[in-house]
Amino acid sequence: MSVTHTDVPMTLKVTDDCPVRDVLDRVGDKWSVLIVVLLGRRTHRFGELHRAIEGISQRMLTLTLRALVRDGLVTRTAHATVPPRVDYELTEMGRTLLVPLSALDEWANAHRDDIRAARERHDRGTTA
Amino acid sequence: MSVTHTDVPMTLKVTDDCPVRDVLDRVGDKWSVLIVVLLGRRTHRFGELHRAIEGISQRMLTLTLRALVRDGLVTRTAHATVPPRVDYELTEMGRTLLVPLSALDEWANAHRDDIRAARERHDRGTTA
DNA sequence: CGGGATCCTAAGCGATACTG
DNA sequence: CAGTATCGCTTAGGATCCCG
Repeated sequence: MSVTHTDVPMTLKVTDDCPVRDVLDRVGDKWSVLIVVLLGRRTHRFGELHRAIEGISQRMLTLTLRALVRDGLVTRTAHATVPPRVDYELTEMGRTLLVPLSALDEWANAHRDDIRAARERHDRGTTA
Repeated sequence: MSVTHTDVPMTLKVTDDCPVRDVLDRVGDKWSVLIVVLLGRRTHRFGELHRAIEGISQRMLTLTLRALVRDGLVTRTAHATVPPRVDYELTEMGRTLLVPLSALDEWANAHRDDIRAARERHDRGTTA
């Protein structure tokens, strides 16, 4: 595959208030993507996410979910049962985010080895 | 526009070593995307990037470029002239990254207002 | 069960000064 | 011009304990 300058949309703004950076500021943190992807599969309870993600602290799960809810990407539904039960679900907008994320995922899968190789090549070159 | 679960590729891995997170770890920092996009337009000298980006410190420009070079996304060409001149250019792999980044950019442009609206709605709801 | 509140550390990043 | 080196701040985020 080859990508030339003209293949790439030149609509990307950069200097002043760059939209791409906006998304990354929102979703570029350590856990948001993971949560969005999991919720893309199905609705999850708090504890389910907590167990599914492996490594996330309760605190960060709460904070990240709260931010996602705030931005309208996720809905929070608290059931007044005992013990309490809270369901998190992607909104319509949240689901549309899965599309560009998949593109990124595809790229990652395609080039993961190349990056690793480049990295090792580089590290050998500088250490030697 | 509507996105259902079945519209979205379920190939996204999550729990153990998620490729999407790899990319975001690499390019989710404050400046990488900006640099990649700028280099997507044309080769830039160090100082050109420094002026073009507005707000980046010399230190972070150096560090970010070095990381991009290490991962094989950018090439560094130092000309042995005086004063010195160093050119940075996207590699072939670096250019392919512009494609998923554009997808993300498109999404950002499409939903930027929605997010802002959701955020304000939410903030009013919690403050009130 | 689903959080909140608090404390603490490590990383990210900017500012500044110096160099080949 | 294109960096390097050092410092210091600010933030992200983990750990722990508490609570309805």
